[in-house]
Order: sequence, then structure tokens, then C-alpha cells
Amino acid sequence: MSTTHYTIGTVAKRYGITTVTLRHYQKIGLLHPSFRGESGYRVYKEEDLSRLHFILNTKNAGFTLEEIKALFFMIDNGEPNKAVKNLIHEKLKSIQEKILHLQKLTILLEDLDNVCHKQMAARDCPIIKRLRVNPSAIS
Amino acid sequence: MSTTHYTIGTVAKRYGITTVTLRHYQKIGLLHPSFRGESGYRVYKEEDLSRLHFILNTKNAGFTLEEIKALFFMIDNGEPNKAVKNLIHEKLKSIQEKILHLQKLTILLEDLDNVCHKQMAARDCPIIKRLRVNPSAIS
DNA sequence: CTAAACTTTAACCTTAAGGTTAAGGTCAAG
DNA sequence: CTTGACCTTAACCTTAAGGTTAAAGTTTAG
Repeated sequence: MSTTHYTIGTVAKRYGITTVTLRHYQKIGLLHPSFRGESGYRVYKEEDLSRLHFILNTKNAGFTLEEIKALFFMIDNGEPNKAVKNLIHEKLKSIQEKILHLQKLTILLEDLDNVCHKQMAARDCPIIKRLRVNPSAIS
Repeated sequence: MSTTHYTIGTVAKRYGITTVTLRHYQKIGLLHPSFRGESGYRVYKEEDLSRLHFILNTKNAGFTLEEIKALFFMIDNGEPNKAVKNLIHEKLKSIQEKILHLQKLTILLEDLDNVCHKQMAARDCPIIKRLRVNPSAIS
């Protein structure tokens, strides 16, 4: 039950991040160390690490730091789970849109690739001509 | 064969961009007006508009302004088309990676969504617990 | 001729998520 | 006790692609 204390560097190493990142998280109000030692050094406790876990995992799940802050707010204020689900649904929607856009780009680029022959000089390449001349070749 | 001249605002309106954008393109060396009038105003000619077409189309195709600069360099220096194709292939590869990543995220988020019930308080939500507790639940 | 609309420049702001640097204080090991 | 590793802060830099603002000069329409 010994309440273990960690300095910023120790925490950073353990989680594969940098001390700059931890200070940044503090500055934007995402993760504050439990307290400061006499020297003014940040002191992190287990519960801080748990919170950091959450942050890193959620970030990895594609949420921005701002969104994670919103999540914490919901959790701390006992808001209904519905809000959390909504956030996830919005995320899913925006991801679907991104995927769709990228798939369109893929088709376009493959198309451009096909009309183009290796030996040609770049300035004569149909890719170039097509991009240069036709205003609505690409949407 | 009248060489038509355009001011920056006219060009911007015609292409649905702003004058800021045009100045920006000039600053980064992407598009220079053919010359300046007596007043110092930028004067764009047809060939500048053609180049602008190319820029906007290519940008829409997912290339960054830096990459478009590189394309212009290839074209101007008569580099072989192979270089252009290579750029496209790299673009395609990075797009595929992005799509894959987004698809993984989708699965993860749908998974989280499913384990979560609307009525619960956010702090008790399995989503939250899962994200909080398990360091490797998310990759 | 005058007011509105347009243009010029430089310099700063924006998002996201930190990185870098400077100038200094602190802690642990030898 | 001193050296090196670690910590502090503030302030600025980074990417991408512009947006905003200010203070001034120019052009055009009524």
C-alpha cells in the first residue's frame, strides 16, 4: 500500500513519451501531477499514471486531446453514458468520411498512373497535361 | 490573341479562392504573377491561370503544396516521367496505409460502442474502464 | 471629386501535438 | 564536493495552408 511517487522523467520513460509531452498535457489541463515536492519537482502517483494510461489509449483510438478532455469532463460530472456514445458515433462518422475520400483519391491516382508511360519526359506526360488543362478533371 | 491581364482579386474570384491564398502561393514560390503594374499591383496572365489550374487540381488530388513544387521542378527540368510516377506510387502507398489505419480504428470504436449501455453513468461505462485499465487494449 | 472597393506590405494568428532552447536550480553517485 | 543527470520556467519553433489585421496607396463608379 506504499504510495509510490514518480518524477516526470521516470513517468516519461515508463510510458515511452517525453517530459515535454507530460508538461504539455499539464498545460492544456489534461493531466496534473498529484503535487510538487519541496524542490518544485512534479510528483506523479499511481492514479496519475492510470489517468495517463487512459489518455494514451484514447489518443491512440483516434481521439484528439481536446476530445479526451471532454471525456474526462463527462466522467467527472457524472454525465450519462449517452454523451460518450455520441462522441464515439461522431468519430465513426468522420472516419467513414475520411475513408471514402481516400478511396476516391486512390481511384483518381491509379487512373492517372495508367495513362502515363515511363519513358516520356515529365513535361509531355498525360498526367501533367491532364492536370494542367482540364479544370474539372479532378474533383 | 489579346493577352488578357487579371488582378489578384479577379483571379481569386474566378477560382473560388482568396487573394491571401494567391499571395501565399507566391511567397512559397509556387505561383508568381507574370509582372507588376505601375502601381505595384500583381498582374496575372493566361499562362499563370493555367499554372493555377494545375496547382488546384493537383492539390485536390491529395498532393501537398511542397509536392506540387517538386512536380513543377521535374517538369521544368525535363526530368523523366518516372519521377512523376514514383511520386504517385508513394502517394498511393501512404493513402493505403491511412485507410488501413482508419479501418482498424473503426473496428475498435464499434467494439467499444457495443460493450456500452446508454443508461449507465459515464464513470461506470465499460468503455471508460477498458480504456483506463488495460494498457494494451488499444494499439 | 469623393467614397467605395481594391491592392500593397509586414507581421501576427490558427490547429494539433508537441519539440527546442536558454538560463538556471536540484539531486545522486563517486 | 563536484560532476553529471535531472528538473524548473518562459518563450519560441515546427507542419500545412492559409486567415487576420493594420496602415497605407490605387482605382473606379457615381
